[in-house]
Amino acid sequence: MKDARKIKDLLYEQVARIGKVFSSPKRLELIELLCQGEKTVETLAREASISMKLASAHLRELRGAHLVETERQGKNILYRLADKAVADLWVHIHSLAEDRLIELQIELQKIATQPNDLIPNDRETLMKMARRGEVVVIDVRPTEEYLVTHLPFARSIPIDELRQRLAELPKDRPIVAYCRGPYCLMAVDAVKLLRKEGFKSAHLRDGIAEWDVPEIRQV
Amino acid sequence: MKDARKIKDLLYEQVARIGKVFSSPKRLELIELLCQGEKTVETLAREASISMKLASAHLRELRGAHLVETERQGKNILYRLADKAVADLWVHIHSLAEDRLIELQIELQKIATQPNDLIPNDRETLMKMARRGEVVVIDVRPTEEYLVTHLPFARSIPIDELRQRLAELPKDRPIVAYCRGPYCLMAVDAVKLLRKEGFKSAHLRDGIAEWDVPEIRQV
DNA sequence: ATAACAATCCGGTAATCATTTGATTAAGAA
DNA sequence: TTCTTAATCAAATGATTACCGGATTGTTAT
Repeated sequence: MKDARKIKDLLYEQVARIGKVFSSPKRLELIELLCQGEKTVETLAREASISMKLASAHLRELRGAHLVETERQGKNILYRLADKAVADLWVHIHSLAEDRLIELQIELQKIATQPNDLIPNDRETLMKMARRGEVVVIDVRPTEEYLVTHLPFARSIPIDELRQRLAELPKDRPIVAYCRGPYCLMAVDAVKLLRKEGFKSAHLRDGIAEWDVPEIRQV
Repeated sequence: MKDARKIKDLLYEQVARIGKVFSSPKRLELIELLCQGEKTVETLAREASISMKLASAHLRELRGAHLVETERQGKNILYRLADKAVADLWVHIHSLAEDRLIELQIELQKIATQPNDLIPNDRETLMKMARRGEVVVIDVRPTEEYLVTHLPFARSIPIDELRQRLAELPKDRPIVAYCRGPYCLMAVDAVKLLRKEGFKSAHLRDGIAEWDVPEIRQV
């Protein structure tokens, strides 16, 4: 049955097209950015620290695998994920990477902030505390990303504005900062700044994409 | 902050190591085989229709990403998935591929058998019927794989033995066959044979790996 | 119209990857 | 010990990929 072989090869080849998209670091970074909402090529390139040409080339790959959609808006072209399942797959892949790759665990350890005992690291009790106003949750991503979605009870204070807006925050309650996800360093920077200024603070590893994937293990 | 760039690049690079593993058709096939239980390099090579050297090279990649473990057993070396999460990721990736790639949908359509109205395609009612003996579920994979795990109420009849063992099956009730998953053609072949011999039969697209991933959509 | 800008396309280069061939290790059997 | 089998390693190949520069397309502003 040589015929069956050919069919099978074809099937696996198709799935590998999806895998290929997730095999390049830059593309992963673009996907994580797109998890925060639709963005122009220019924005994506700037935020991923690559040239627009390279961003365009990588986005072309993403579109080839039908994982993103585009829409022209005047001079710009907006890219967005074609399906929430793409964001979910990104979360599943980086979760597996974190579980299996010691090297990645070490790197993440390096950038981790000291845990704050006042702040729980499980979602449910944190949300309960946020609802009651016992902690202040701040979203330090750019405002546009906050507007797309944000955690319940979260206040938008982009990392760039944080220093000027410290007066808005209470000193008696802990400040919990979050950003795009575990590979985005904005929340870490926010916590460092806040602690230096005398606030009680900790950061949430997860971003929106991680937050609403149901079956992900909570550390 | 050039430093932050370097750290971020390192993080995404690590995750991309996992993505790379899933970017080669042959490696995907090996992963699917390993989802059925531990196997020797020889078995894997034979079942994936590749040379042992090539299989060994691909397995080396898998081990490099810490997605598989090995154990020497006499002359042979057994490979097994290092974590159930690896199987889950395989299911998530091929599910996304099936959702997004029209080409894959077309290929899968070609090999699909005619649906049988007597047999439900949602899991719950199928299991209910199997429990009550209203359908006979057969596992047509090799016996070793059946022994590792199988669906509840499933009977083991490897595809090679099916023709000789037709007498074991009832003609009055539908026979539901399943195998390794949607890219394994054994269940399809079984259904073809059974129907030609006058049985009522249909096949289950999903295998064990797909079955016990909780959040997967049922078609 | 022309200019300015966003984005893609095209061609080339260096690096990486899949695959094959031949030699090598490691364990069990004669 | 030697022979056989299972599996890996090392080196070489052809194909693919990431990334750069230069030219091109499509859109808005002047």
